Order: sequence, then C-alpha cells, then structure tokens
Amino acid sequence: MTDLDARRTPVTQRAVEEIKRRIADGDFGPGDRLPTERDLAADLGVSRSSMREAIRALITLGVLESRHGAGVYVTALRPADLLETFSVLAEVSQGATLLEVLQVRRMLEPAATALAAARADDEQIAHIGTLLEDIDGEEGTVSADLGFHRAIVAATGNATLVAVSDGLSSASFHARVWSGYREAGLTAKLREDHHRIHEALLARDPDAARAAATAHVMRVERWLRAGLQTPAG
Amino acid sequence: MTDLDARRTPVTQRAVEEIKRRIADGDFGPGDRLPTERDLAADLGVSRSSMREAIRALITLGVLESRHGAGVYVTALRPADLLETFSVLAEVSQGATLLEVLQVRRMLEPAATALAAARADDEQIAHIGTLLEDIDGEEGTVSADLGFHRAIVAATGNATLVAVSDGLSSASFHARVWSGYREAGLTAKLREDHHRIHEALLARDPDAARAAATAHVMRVERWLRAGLQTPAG
DNA sequence: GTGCCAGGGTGGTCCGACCACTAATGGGTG
DNA sequence: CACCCATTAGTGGTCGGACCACCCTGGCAC
Repeated sequence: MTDLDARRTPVTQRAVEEIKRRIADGDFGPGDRLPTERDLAADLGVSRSSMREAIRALITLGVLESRHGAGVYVTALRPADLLETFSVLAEVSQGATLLEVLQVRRMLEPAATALAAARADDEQIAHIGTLLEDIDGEEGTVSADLGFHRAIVAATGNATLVAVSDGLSSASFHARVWSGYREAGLTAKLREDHHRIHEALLARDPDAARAAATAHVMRVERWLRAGLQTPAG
Repeated sequence: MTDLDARRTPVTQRAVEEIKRRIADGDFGPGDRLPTERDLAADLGVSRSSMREAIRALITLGVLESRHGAGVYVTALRPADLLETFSVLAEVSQGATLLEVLQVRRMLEPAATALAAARADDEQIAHIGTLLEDIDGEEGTVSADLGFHRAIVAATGNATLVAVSDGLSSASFHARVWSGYREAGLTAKLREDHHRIHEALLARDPDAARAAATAHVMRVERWLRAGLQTPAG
C-alpha cells in the first residue's frame, strides 16, 4: 500500500484495484455506466491501453460489461455474474481434480436438495418432474440431467449456491463424467436415484431428499473412481 | 462457429477461445511457456494489443501467468489457480448476498470439518491448535480466525474444496462480517466454538466435528442476520 | 572455477490513428 | 402535429509502432 509498493505494482493492476474500490465504495453502482475509457485513463493517469486491459480483466471477472459504441457498465453484481468464470475449472480440469470436484458436490448436493425440499413451491417441483421425464424419454441426454440437478439447486432460492453449483458442474464437466455411462445397468440405477429425489421433494421431506441425493452422488463418485483406474483414451 | 459468426465476434475473444482450445488440446501443457506475445499475435493474425487483452483475460481466469521479461506460462491449472477469481464475489457482495454466501458455508464447513477430523495428520491438527492460541492471545484478529478455518479445510487434502472455501470467505468478506464482533459476549462464544472444533479434531471424531462446525456457522449466521436488520453505516 | 556484467529478448506501458457501432439529433414527410 | 429516417457526434474495438523495465544467458576478467 506504500508508495514504494505502488512503484513496483503494474499500473494495470493498480487500475483494476482502483475501479474495484470505487465499486465497493459505491461510487459506481450496479447498472451504472462508467466514464469513457479515455476519461478513466486520464483520471487514473494511465494510458488507454492499460485502462483497457484493466477493464478487460474486470469484464472477465464478471464485474463489468461493455457495449460497443455505448459504453462500459457495471453488471448487476449478482453471484451468477461473478462466478461464471468458474466454468473454466471444468473445462481444463482432469483426473484427480474431477474427484475433488465431485467430493465438493457430495457436500453441497445433499444439503441443497434437503433445502429445496423445504423451500420449493409446487411449480418448481412440477418443473423438476418435467425434466425427469425428458431424461427418461430420450437417451441419457447430458443437458437434461444437468438441468435436473440445476433446477433442484435453483429451487433453494439461493443464487450464490446456484452459481457455485454451476461452476462445479458445467456442461463440459458433465459431458466428461457421462461419457461412457451407457454401459452396464448404471443408467437405470441413476434413473432410480433421480426418481427417489423427486419423490422426496414431492413429499417435502428434507431428510429423505438428503439421503437420496447422497446416495446418488456417491454412486457417481464410485463409478468415476473405478473408471479412472482403468482410463480410456 | 461459421465465418459469419467469426466476422462479428471480437478478435480478442476469438484469441481467448483459440488459446484455451490449444491448452485443452494439449498443445500447451501446465507449466509450458507460450510463444512470445508478438509471435502469438502474428500467428493468430491480430495486433499485439488485442493479443495482450486476450492474455490478460486468461491471466485473470488463472489459466496463464506472465513473468516480466521472462515470458507467459500456463499455470499448473490446479483448482486453486482457477478459482482465485472467485474472491471478487466476497469483495463486492452486500446484504442479502452475504447471507447466501453464509448459507453455502453452512453446507460446506460441517462436511469439511468432519472430513478433516477423519483425514488430518497430527502435524496439521497441531498447527490448527497454534492458530487457535493466536486468536485467543491477541484480540479477535480477523486474519487469525481466517487462518484457523482455512487450515481446517486444507487438512481435508482437497485443493478444490480449499479454493471454493477461500472464495466464499476472502479477507474482505471476513472483515465485513467481523466488524462489530467486539460487542456482547459473542467473541467468547465463538472462542468456545473454535475450541470445541479443535477438540473434535484431536479426538478424530467426524460427527462431533460436524456438529461443532454446524453450531459455529449457525451462530455467525444468526448474528449476521440480526445485524443486517438494524444496519449500521 | 568463480564472479561479474553486457547484451538480446521478453513483457509492460504509452501514444496516436482509424474502424465499427450506438444513440441522440434534427430535418423532412405524412 | 406525429412519425420516420439520414446525419453525426461519441464510444468501444483494433491496429502499429515506439520505448521502458526486467530476466536471462553467455562471455569476459579475475
């Protein structure tokens, strides 16, 4: 924080910190339009190039968004905005990390499902039931399964939880886990799990929901663990 | 993906996607050094400015890191690298979001503490005990409390869990929650909670650890909820 | 062999120009 | 008067080049 530190800190990073500070301080609120890149650059005493890099970083973080020709705006700053970056984890993660991610899901999903059982309204549960039919109907459609779990988490009404959960189970991650699911009777077992979870939600039974979700995640983890030991291309 | 789409996609974003693709395809592996910014820019047919913005975005995502004068490198791609971004959530979040974050922690911490009780080795538990003394000794030092909880999560051996947990409890978040803790006998109560958690770890008792962690997080949540209803400056 | 240091190469920063796009302006038209 | 549309100022997007700060290597002196 001293001048000496500032001297050695890249100007771009300093600009990032400064803009974040102004947002945290309320100078810029959600939805507000920022000064032009040129003005901001002049204000902070940096070149427009460096200012653009700083803005680019904050855009990547989900804090800002830019509209070509219109200006740069602060996002709604909702957790979903800020945690979108997260998906890169699933994009590049491999092997052991997959198990770690699954272990975190094993902690979150049961609690989330239980919470959903207590909070979800009729409409949400009905929607979840619809997704369940999609999974049954077509073949294991990854996106349908993804939507099923996502809808349950969304039913908790906790946007932050949704964002975290999304990050831990992006489409590409799901796809990687599911690739190979056709084998054995696993698909049928998972289908049973899903129905059991749905029944618990219908019964508004948090304990049953927690148990069903736990069993489901553990089944997936067991399968994945076995699959990783005899990896295929 | 068509030419028409590419025509309307900003070159910077295209560069980001391309580099991510090359990493995902294994062209660039963890720890590898990338071609120079100038070479990359020429390779992808963009200016160095745009290439730098693309690199800046990937640095922000935790995929790349640059060393002044030495080159740009792919990170180890460990979850901790990729989830660091995350902390911005805690930096700019307010009010209701704070409660949402705490609710997620209420799901994670008990499970994490229980896991730590089962997995932690003697050295790790001893280290946690040391941190506990720091909290007792000095005044409520935010950083010491942060370190205490972080050490517990780290003892689970799950790097992904550590990264997620860190994101949900960055220093600034902790500071905001703790600001005002001096009041009442709350500090003493929290101290009791910490000791109870440590005892459970020493006893290698996952159930007791889970219970102690649950009680602790719920106490904080209850306090925060009451505090938000009568907000101060 | 050891230590120093000078050079080349790299990322960091700045500048100025032009392009692409948006939105407000204002005149024309019904 | 109300509506539409071309104009135009202003904004972000891209480019090219220049220079600075820093690292690393290799050759030199000791």
